[in-house]
Amino acid sequence: MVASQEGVLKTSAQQLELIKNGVDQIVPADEFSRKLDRSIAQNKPLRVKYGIDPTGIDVHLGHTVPLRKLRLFQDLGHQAVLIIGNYTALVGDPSGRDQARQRLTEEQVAKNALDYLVQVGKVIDLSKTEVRYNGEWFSKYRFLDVLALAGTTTIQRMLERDDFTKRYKAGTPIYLHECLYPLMQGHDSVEVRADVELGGSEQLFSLMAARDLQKNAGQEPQVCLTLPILRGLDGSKRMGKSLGNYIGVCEPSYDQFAKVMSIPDELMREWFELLTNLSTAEINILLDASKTHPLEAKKALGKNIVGFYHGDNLAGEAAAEWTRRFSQRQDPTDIPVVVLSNAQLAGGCTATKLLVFLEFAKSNNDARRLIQGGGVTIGPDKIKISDPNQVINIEGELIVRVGARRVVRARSE
RNA sequence: GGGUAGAUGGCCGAGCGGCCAAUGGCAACAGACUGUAAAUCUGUCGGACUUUGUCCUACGGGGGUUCGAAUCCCUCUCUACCCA
Repeated sequence: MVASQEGVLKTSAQQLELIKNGVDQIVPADEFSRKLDRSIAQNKPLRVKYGIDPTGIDVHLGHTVPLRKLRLFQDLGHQAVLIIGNYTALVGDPSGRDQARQRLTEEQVAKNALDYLVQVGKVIDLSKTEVRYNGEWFSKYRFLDVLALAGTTTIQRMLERDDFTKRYKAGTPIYLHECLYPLMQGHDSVEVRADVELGGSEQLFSLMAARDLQKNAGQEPQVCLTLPILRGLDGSKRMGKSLGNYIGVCEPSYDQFAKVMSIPDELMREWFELLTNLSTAEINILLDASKTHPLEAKKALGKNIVGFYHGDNLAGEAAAEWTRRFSQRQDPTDIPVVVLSNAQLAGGCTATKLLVFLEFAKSNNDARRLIQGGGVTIGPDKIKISDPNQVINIEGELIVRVGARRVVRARSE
């Protein structure tokens, strides 16, 4: 992404145009326009809040959808406020869940928070970001404060939300502390005097909860801006760590590129819209099969995404490497080396054992299946191994391949 | 507190005394095709070995009945639903 230094000079209408791109909802929309107008007229940046709970350590492209929007606000001259929910993480966000989230310990949360910042910094400009931990205020809370916070809403209000309704009907537990979650998140907005809060579309309820709390505190309520949930590599479920269908922002360029290339074609438009800065017109050309071959479109998508995290040079290299490997079916330039001990090679190493030693197979049976399935080749000439008991001679070094993506150089000790 | 139904391989879900390492679906892996996409087709999908076979470990935990149990009995743990 190219940082736009002249951002503050843009008119309100221009800013709105850019901000609206790819968002799910802006609630209430007219309030947002007014806030934006006033911000520009008075040259007073909007305070744009985005909160994350440090519950895991992998920031992936799904998280970057709101983060990129936050970055846009920064580029337009607004003030980003990043809330690290080190206290809310202790509660667990019930949003979009049909089960209670497991709670974390304070130590885990503290460690995760630092990991998060490193990763988040790949998308937003941390030097211009106000980073706040909500433990800053919640750790000082007394029980009476908690009661006051809890007293701002009702069970009926809580049950309005879809996820709780579902759980209520299904008889799965809804814990009281989960009901406090949206209130805590809302109170964060009071503490930082947020003008706008960003979140995923399933967050709308929690984002809206802040408005009442802000009004109670005599503040102007924030505007809630939600963003679509990004679907993962499988093209159906939301991108998430537990589903293993994600691309991490810290992953190596080649891995990121290869993963992008593996997504279903139908997912391309969504990813272009949510993960790149290309205009709708540009995207339409790329996705029109009569103008652009889908493979090329996907490569463009991959280069754009990888380029954002690793720079255009590395993105180009990743693309070239991918083409070499998969279109031209050549071995990768960097083949990992696995050194086999003399003990492992003693008395002649069968093909089966070799695959197990190289961790290509988890058991001898597994290795035999791979060989019998015809997926194992060795050496520069890609000789197919068909006999599981064949003794493989490793003189110095031998390239061993399983399937299209696993390659290793086996080396003797 | 009372009642009922359940707990099977990564997941879902059959089996209800021997022919069960356990039907089927999903996922996964390998092969063909190809744009490493999708779709389709084929094969594999607990472990070990001297592999058209033999042995071991598995159907929530423990115990029992039986020549023989995932299947029957007892018990423990857990889950769901219903009544109070």
